[in-house]
Amino acid sequence: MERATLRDVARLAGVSVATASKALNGQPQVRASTRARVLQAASQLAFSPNTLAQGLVTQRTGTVGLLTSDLEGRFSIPILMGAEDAFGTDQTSVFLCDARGDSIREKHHVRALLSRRVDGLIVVGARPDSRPSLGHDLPVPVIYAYAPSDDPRDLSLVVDNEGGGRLAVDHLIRCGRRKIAHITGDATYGAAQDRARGALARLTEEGLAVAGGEVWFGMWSEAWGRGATRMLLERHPDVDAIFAGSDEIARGVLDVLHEERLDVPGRVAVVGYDNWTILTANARPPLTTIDMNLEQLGRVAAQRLFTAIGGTLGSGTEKFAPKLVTRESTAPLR
Amino acid sequence: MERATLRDVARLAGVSVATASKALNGQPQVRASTRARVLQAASQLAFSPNTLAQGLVTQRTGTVGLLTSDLEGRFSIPILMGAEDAFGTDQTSVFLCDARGDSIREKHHVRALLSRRVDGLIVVGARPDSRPSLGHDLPVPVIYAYAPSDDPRDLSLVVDNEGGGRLAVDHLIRCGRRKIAHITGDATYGAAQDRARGALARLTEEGLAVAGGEVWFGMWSEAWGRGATRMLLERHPDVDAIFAGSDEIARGVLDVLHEERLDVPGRVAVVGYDNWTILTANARPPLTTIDMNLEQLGRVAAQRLFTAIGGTLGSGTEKFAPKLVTRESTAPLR
DNA sequence: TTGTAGGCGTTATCAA
DNA sequence: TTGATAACGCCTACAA
Repeated sequence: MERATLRDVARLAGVSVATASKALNGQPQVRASTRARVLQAASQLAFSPNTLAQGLVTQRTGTVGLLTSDLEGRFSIPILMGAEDAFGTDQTSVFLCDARGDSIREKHHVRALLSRRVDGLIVVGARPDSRPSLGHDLPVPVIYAYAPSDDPRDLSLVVDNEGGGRLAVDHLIRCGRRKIAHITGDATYGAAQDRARGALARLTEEGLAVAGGEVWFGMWSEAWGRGATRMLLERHPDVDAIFAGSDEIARGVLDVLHEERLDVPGRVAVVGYDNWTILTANARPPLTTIDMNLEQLGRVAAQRLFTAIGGTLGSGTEKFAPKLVTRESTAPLR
Repeated sequence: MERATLRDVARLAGVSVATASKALNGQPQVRASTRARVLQAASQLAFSPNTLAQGLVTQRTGTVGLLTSDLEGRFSIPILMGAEDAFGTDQTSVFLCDARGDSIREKHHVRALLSRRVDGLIVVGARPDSRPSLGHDLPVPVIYAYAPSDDPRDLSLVVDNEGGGRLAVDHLIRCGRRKIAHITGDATYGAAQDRARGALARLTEEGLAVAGGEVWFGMWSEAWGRGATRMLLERHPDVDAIFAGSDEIARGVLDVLHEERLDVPGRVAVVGYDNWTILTANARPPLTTIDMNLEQLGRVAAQRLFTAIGGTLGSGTEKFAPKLVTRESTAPLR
């Protein structure tokens, strides 16, 4: 199928390309009847403007690059979705690139994206710790999401992990729990530390100490969740709530509680983290968890980028509040 | 940062834009020393060609649209990754669009993509049953991946589900199992039917009937895996292998076998489907499963598209073989 | 081996 | 209210 150009439309409508252009772009200085003729011609020819040509002259492409390192992971996708619907489907298209943790590949992608004249860049890190900045000599605004840039002059949007930890514990306290343990992942993750800090802070406010004597750091796996829970129950059989640092860990926790015939939530309440549906919805019982609200992150990133494309971007790190999603693994103590 | 154009490079190198263009594009009719000067100038100015302008004149953008309906799902991502690395990072960029199962939104995205003059389209369906064709009046080649088009004139690349069912059962037979049951998902899914057909065919070849008397269709959930397994064990306690229609179902199966203290794989072997790492790697024991090889699908889709962009695409449906990934949930019977 | 000039499909600035 | 016309940045005959 040959594509119609504006010239074809103009010719068919019996006007000049200039007029055709104005008519199609809703410019006011066009007689209504002329506009109608042009629109009619355009639809008859199934005209679809060549955005390359538009971009060439307007210096705006209406495209954005999304650079991720975690495509198979669960974090990029919600951010991508949020960004996608903030941009609006016929406004902006998203180039998706996965650097797969390789900085060479990342450089390549950045080059390619700039070469395609994207209007802006969203960089999604693989883990919620800071990552290298792309630098400041780029001709387009850049926003870092999930993982902040290590350069404070950049604008980064991140999840408030401390707030998440606090939120989880707060919910357990409201459920009347007093012996709350925290089993979480790799201690080298800033996110693990932050969540733990938030959890402990909320406990302290309540005059409580963490059950189990300390935060149990380990790995982001079900196996660690199981192992830690067994040890915990052995030493502190009276624990009445467990806050897990991830949904995977929480699944391990639930497994052991189930094996030990400890009723959830009657005897022990459990809260996870991430709201990864495949894990939370299938859990026994379905898992209360912290949702990082990543779609929101993506939406805001898109908005910021959009408003920044003309002018300039802010800088610093903005934190966004996660939210609690309650399911059946928590309930008030009777 | 202002961007350098070819004109700037030419001026700095003391040549005309034509010569600069030839030098940068590796055309032979350029003196080596001139080329060197141009390259030097280009790198000094951090010149990066404007692909919009290139596309305008060459009628090739080096971009491809990936239209999915299943972004949060697990199937688009591997296909996307496969496509991405088949294209090569500096050759082609991918526009990602999620129609979210809405055909209106899909139309919008197609329009937008065509307007951006993508060189081709890959359409990834949400479930492995046939989906509506985008039609034949599109100016670029279209390939359907995972879910075939309902129009046989289109080219579709799909997974051989019957082969997958056969593969799973074959593996169990090789492990010496004779009482093999099949618990699977929603019977309205073609994929469920196909996998079951393959499984039954292989059993029949071996002179075996399916354990449990029939294929147990139900839902794609852990809960169904658990429920079905309980019923199965009640009626047929001597089953020595279970082929689950998905990894989620398999997780449910494993849970019940664990509760019943039936050793896996000593007493009962279990095979899943999908190779969804978060589920298989964390399973007790880690789950043998069928991997649909979706990256391959994506790679091939990309290659076909690439070769088709000049000429024409084939048609019909090509099936691709899944592969068995063995972990600890299966082993030869002692 | 290098340069001149036309054109890719739009938008935008002036005149008419 | 409409229409020439000059960009936008690049490629590619064709001419020198």
